[in-house]
Order: sequence, then C-alpha cells, then structure tokens
Amino acid sequence: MVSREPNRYQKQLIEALEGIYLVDAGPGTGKTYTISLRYSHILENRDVEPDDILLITFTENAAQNMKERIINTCSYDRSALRDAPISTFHGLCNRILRTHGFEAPEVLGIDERITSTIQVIENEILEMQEFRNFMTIFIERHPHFRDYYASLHHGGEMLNLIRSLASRGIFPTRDGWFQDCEKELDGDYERFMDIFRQANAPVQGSRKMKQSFLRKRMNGYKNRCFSPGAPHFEDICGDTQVSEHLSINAFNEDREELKNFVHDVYFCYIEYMLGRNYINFSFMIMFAYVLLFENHTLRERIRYRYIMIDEFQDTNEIQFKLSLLLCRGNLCVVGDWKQSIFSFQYASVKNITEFEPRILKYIDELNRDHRRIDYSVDNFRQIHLMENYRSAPEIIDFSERALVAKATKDEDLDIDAVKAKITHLEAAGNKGPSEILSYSFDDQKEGILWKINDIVDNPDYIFHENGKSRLLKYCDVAVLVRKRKFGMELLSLAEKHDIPVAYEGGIELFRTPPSLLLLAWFRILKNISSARGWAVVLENAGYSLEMTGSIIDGKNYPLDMLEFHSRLSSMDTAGSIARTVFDKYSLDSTITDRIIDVLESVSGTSRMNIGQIISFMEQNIDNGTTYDVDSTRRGDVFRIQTIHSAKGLEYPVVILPDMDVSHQAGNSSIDFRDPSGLRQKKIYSSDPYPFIYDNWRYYLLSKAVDMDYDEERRLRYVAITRAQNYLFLTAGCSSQSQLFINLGTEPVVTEPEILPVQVPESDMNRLVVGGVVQPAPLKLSCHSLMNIAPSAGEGGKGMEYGTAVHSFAQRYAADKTVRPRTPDENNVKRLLDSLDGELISEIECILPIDHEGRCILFSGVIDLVHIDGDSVDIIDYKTDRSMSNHDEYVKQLSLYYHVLSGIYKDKRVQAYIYYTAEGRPVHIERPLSIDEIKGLINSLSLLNSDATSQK
DNA sequence: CCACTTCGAATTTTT
DNA sequence: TTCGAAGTGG
Repeated sequence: MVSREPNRYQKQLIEALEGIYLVDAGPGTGKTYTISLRYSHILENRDVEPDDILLITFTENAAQNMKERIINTCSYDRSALRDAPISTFHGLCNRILRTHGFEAPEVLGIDERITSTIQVIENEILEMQEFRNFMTIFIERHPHFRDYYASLHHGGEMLNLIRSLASRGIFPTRDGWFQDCEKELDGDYERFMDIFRQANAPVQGSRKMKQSFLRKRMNGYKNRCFSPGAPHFEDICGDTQVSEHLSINAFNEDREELKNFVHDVYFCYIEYMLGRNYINFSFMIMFAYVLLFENHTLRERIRYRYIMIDEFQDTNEIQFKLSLLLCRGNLCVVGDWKQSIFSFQYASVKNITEFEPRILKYIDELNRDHRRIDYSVDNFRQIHLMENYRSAPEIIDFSERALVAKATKDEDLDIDAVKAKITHLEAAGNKGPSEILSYSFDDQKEGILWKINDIVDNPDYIFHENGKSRLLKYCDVAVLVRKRKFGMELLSLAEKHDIPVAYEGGIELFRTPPSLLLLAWFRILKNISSARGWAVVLENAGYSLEMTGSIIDGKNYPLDMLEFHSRLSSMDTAGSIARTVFDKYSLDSTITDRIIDVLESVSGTSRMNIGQIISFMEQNIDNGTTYDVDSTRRGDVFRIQTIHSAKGLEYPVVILPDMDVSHQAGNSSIDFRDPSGLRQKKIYSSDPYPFIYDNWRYYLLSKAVDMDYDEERRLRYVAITRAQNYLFLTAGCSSQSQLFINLGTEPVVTEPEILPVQVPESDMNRLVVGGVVQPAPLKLSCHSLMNIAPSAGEGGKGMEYGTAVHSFAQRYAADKTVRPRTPDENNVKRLLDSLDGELISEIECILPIDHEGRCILFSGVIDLVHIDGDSVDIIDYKTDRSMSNHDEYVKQLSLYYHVLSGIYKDKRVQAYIYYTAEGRPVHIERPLSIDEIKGLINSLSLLNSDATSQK
C-alpha cells in the first residue's frame, strides 16, 4: 500500500469533501492511507488551515502515526501540522476543558469547578478504590438506600453502571436528569414487545405447535429463588407460550426508587470526584459535551470545518453526539461494523449499522430547545472501499462465511440479513499461494508449535513479498488468542521447546513465574527467615513439601542458597539483583527483560528500598496490572497476541486456536441495556427473612432478549482477516464449539510431534553480572545412579506385578482390612502386621549433594518408613526373585538413609530391603557415605550432556 | 418433543 | 457459585 495510485473507491473518498460521509472500510482496504491523502487534499486545495480539520483516532498511538504520515506526505508547513488537532476524543475533550471548561459542572447544577490542575485518574484500580471509599460514605449518609446497596455484589459495581450510562449520554443533574434522557432509563416498550412477540411466537412442528424459543428458555424459572409474591411457573408459562399479560406487567415494573438510587449515587460521585480535583475518562467526555451543548458562543467558536473520525465502530453514543456538536456540516466517519469488538468498553456498533436513523434522532434531540445543528444531513452519502490489498481471495471468502456461522445448535440467526449487510471485498493485491486448514489436536498448544515448526523453511509453503518468493520465517507467524491466559501458556511451552517466540501486548508481568521467584528472593533478602520466600525458592529447587517445611522450621537452609543470598546482599540496585536471580535460574526471555526494565525504572527514579520494592510487586499482583512486553528487538520470533490487540495488523500466517464461546453477560445486580432499560436483577429484602432474592420480572425480560453472539463472530472475523496467505484453525479433540464446526472446514486430526529447534549459540549467552553464574540445580532420580539389569529386574513377574504389590502395601498400611491376593502381598501383610510403630507410606524425599560447585538433587520415593520409639526403619519392597541387583539397591537405600538421618538426628536410622517373594528383610549394614555417592556421580556421563531427568 | 441432569467454564483493553 | 449448552431418558 506504499507507493500506488488510489483506486477508484479511494479516489471517491479523497475527493468527496463537502457533506456527511459514512465510509465502509473493510480490513486491508487501505483506510489509513486514504484518510491521510484526504487530509492532504483538503489542505492543499482550499483555503483551509490544519486547525480547521479535526481528525479523531481510537488510540494515542494511532494519532501519532497518522500525524507522522501526514507530515511526510503533505507539502504543508511542518510546524503548523505538529500542533494540528489530530487526537483521540479524550485528548480533544481534555484540551477543551482545560481552556474553556472551568464552569462546565454548572450545567449539571454542580458548584464545584474544573480547575487547571485537575488530575485525570488513568488507573482503573485506583479509581475503583476511590469509588468504594465514596460508596461507603454515601450509604452512611443515605440510609434509606441501604436495601439497594445490600443487593449489590460489591460496591464497585455501580461505577461500571455509571460509566455505561455516561457512554450513552445519560447524565444526572442536581434535581433530575440532563435533557430528557430519563426516558432512556425506562427502556423502549415498543421495541421490547417486538422482540418479545418474536421470541414467544409458537413454532410450527410437524404435527402440532412446538414451544416458543422463550418458553423453552423459561424452564429454569422453577429453580430460582424469587421474592415473595412472584407468580407461579404455571401462571407464567403455558404449554407452548409465555403469558403476554405478565410480561407486560414485568416490563412496567415500578422503578422510580431504583432510578433515584442510581441518580443520587451518580450525581454525588461526580461531586465527590470534583471535590478532590479528580476527573475520569467518562466525565471528561461528559463535561465537554454539556459545555458545548449549553454554551452557544463557545461551540460556535470551536466548531471545525472538517471532521474525520477513524475506527468509527469503536465510538460510543455520546462521542457520536459530540461530533455533531463540533461539526459545521462536513463529517466523514470511517469504520467497519464487522470489526466492532469493543462493546465491553461501551462502543456501540449501531453508530455504524444504524448511522442514518441515529444521526436524524440525535439532530432532532440537539435542536429541540435551541437550533444547535444548522447544517443539513440530507445529502448524506455512503462510500465503500471494496478492494482488499492484504489477503488471498480464499481468506477473504472464508472470513465472510465466518460471519454467518451459527454459534449454537439452535441459534436463530438470520443469515441472509447478515449477508446483505456485508460489502464483499475483492482481492486486489495478494495473488500468492494460500491455504486454510483446520486441525483437531489432543493438546492444542503442542499442536500449534508442531505446525509452526512444520511450515517454517518448508518449501511447500511459499510467501510472495515485493515480487519475490521466499520460504516462511518464524516472524511471519502470529498466533491470535482469545484469552491472555492461553497465550501465556503457549508462550511458556514454546520457550520450553526452544522455539523462538514473543508475546505481544499487555501481560500481567508480576504474576509470571519468573517474577514470583524473584519476589521470593526479595523477601528472603529483606528477612533471611522469610517462610513465604523460602517456600517458593525451595519448591522451585525441587524440594518436597515436607522437606521444605523442615528446612524452614529448622532454619537450616541449603548452603549453596545461603551463598547466593550473601552474593545478592552485596548488590545495591533492584535491577542487578533481578538480573543475578534470573541468571541463576537460566531465565532469559522478553518477560525477564521487561521485569528488569520496570524495576530499574521505578527504583531508579524513587530510590526504593527492598521493602518498598516488595510492596510495589505485591500491588501489581493484586491489581493485575498489565505491561506491554516489547518483542520487536527479538528478531525472528513468532508472535502470540490477543485478537483485540492484533487489530490493524497483518501476518502471512495466522494460527487461530479454538475460541470457546463464553457468556456471563452482565453479572451485575443492577443492569442497564436495550431495550429493557434500567433493571434490578437481585432484590434484597428482610421479609420474611433477610435474603437477596432473584427478581422474577428481570428473569422474564432477560430470557426474551436473545443471547447475542454477533460480537463473537466479529471477533473471529477480525482474527481471520489478519491473515495474508495461510490460516490454520485449531480445536481440541474433546469439546469443539458449534461456532468452530459451523465454519465448515473439516478438521484434520493429527498427533503432533515436537522437534526442538536448535537455538543459535549467541542467543544462549547470558548476561553475567556480579560474579560467577550459579548453574541451576540439577534434578536427578535416584535411579540414575543405579545399573539394573532389566531381565533380572522383576524376576519374570513383570512391572505390573511389582506395581500391584507396592500399591497393596500402601493401602494395607493405611487400612488393615484390605485382603492380599498374591503370595508376595501376603508376605507384605505379615511384615506390616509385625510392626508396632507409626507407618508412613510413599514419602517423597530429596537429597541435595554439592558436586563441583553444582547442586544436584536426588529424588526418590521411600516405600515405607517405620518409626518406633528411637528407631527409624526405612523399608523398600522389591519383588525380584533373585538378589542379583542387591548392590544397586544399596545405592538407592543409601540415599534414603542420608535424607532420614538428616531429619531424625537423634534417632537410630536403619535401612532394609524387603524381598517380597521370600518375605525376608535384608538389613543394609553399611550404607554408602556421601563421599562414596559423590564418587558414583563422577562416573555418570549424564552430567556432561545436559539430558536431565526433569519432568 | 420436552423436562431434567450433567458438564464445563467463568474475557477482551483504551482513554 | 452461576449459567448456558448439550446430553439423556421418558
């Protein structure tokens, strides 16, 4: 899309300057390119200055990019363009309020003013804390609302409601509601009845009438706990239909007091915020809007000759109305309803899909008491950008089919209506080879990695770029996930297999395993006997729970760890401590880099001590704060990111793991939505006894409104359209969502095979700071010291027999009523019957041995420990028929002997092998000493190759 | 065809 | 804990 003449559709847009334009710009149609050309065109051809053109984008980042692009393509004076109004809605409103907005709160009847030092609360968590404080005070001062308060799940719920109302342009005033927006709260009766009748229409069956969709969904009514006086199920539901009379009754529920509650919380919160010199993002838009609404001279002065809005599908209703107030008649909105995936941020897809009715309605509202909008919208025109420069034709076709795939078996989806709304895109640029494949994997993550390794450098997969053909690289591949968690798990699996990878976008940095380990070391640094710290560190080093407990209780920490601790103590910055800890564990990834970055920057600027760093990390964990992890400098890596964060990007290969349909819509107890309006889902009542009841009226109304899977489909559309040539969909084998099945590609069932990639030597080099790198402890099974002849092993009886005997022994030690079934088991029973002391079966134990500066952990499971008075017996069952392996078993028992001798210092520890075939315990007279064990280690070739028995 | 039980999953992120 | 979707048995 770089140096090319605009196509005929784009030309249409660039040259159409006067009037109202709705531009349907699908994925890959050169939207940004066209907007910047249009901007230049306006400037170059008319008596217009940059200050006359308002260009609104979705993010600050996009605004910056757009500005740079315009500066580079436009011949206009650069310095004038630097200050041009190219920004987000919030940036614009912030500017307006800080220059003209001091008295804006007066419009709502609030005496507080907006000051020039007002602070924007950007951090969501911080605002939530502030809001909870406010709610506590509020309910003390307004005790008559306490039943409403009691029905909430948590106080913060109301803040979400307030935001949602503000995004719709519903604002409170001192003694009511701004303009006539109160009616919005009541809901839309006509529309509700339309929806209700449609959902309640009986379905024609083969012989008789079937239940309506609504009647089917009402089956759960019986199992609810409704407040006293709710109608009986039989009164609401007939055989095939739901009572219309009761539904109308439910819609017309008296909500005056509920509205008062919401109003007072809303209004008092605005006052509370202003009183503390705070403003949030919602209120920023609200105040700018009411200011421009009320102050006619100011509005007249600010209005722009040209307005362009990018990503219009992500705007909300109040932003649409605000644009109309700011406009002189030349408005151009660009977007794609198919890519609207931010409704949880209160974006309204209807701004685009119902553009014309909305603009007429809004202008009508804005002109009711005063003529604010003096331009005509009658010459409103639509422009469709119809050429896609990104994807191969197969991918474009597939993406459009995905928009009409049913989400559940009996979803009532009007496929033809959706198809009619889609502007079909023509593939105009990408003629390269293309493939779309579905896979079913037992383990999707393994499968994805297998597929990536399969296609990279594979001559079957060719990508055309700049007129040349080449093989695929890792950096051509993006895995687009629905949820961050899946992405993080895939990331760590890829790292484990040494497949070059990077996670793009925000992650909860301080909840990652490397960070938790680092936090543990900080705790130990602050307090050498920190149990929370040691528990994490020791568990990570492979110590069992019991061992960890006894180490912490006895404060006899492993020597190598104490040495490491003293090395850390000598360091003076958090960053260098973090580096050293990560080096010790050979952790080196984008995540560890970022942790070091963050710690260096926060502790560098504010000189934090260890305690403050710990509390900083803890707060980040509690708040789930996310940080962007930068991957660009990592070179040839494949990318993992969420679909939401991949908006606007493109990749030669896109892999799309199954995204399960999720619901849980509106989990709040006070709900506001179309067309039902403001409703209480839960009702608190102290009669007959205090309880939070379900509201039967809400239940009925919510069942009438169909589950909406449209955004789920749009999300898939966005994901699919990121792909240029290759698209791979994956699903698990067990539960595939209907949405996946209905996409209509037959999945290939494959058993993936992971081939670890050889990582170039240079990437393996670690940063070495402050001395020698301590190698990570090596975990070995005690069997790696033993040399067992396999045939003699189980004496012809086989592994299964041995396992059965062990399993019987464990069960019998716990429960003497279990019956032996073989001679060996009978011998075990005799042994256990003869022991009088305490019996402990199957204890995991670990013996740390320091070997040439490296810590080796031998682990094993002791079959039985018998503690009687001052003597501790270790007993290991062997089902061998002969004693040919006895010397090897002695090695194993010697390890156990040293572990238990360390724990029971005052008791006499003895080790026995119990040969179950003969029923004979053999005492180990002389266990190997630690030095003898070290001698055995030397003879192991294992340590030189790094093939550990880690699992 | 319907009523009931069982099963699995419980976001996304910008200003 | 809560809620759909899908599976099951009358």
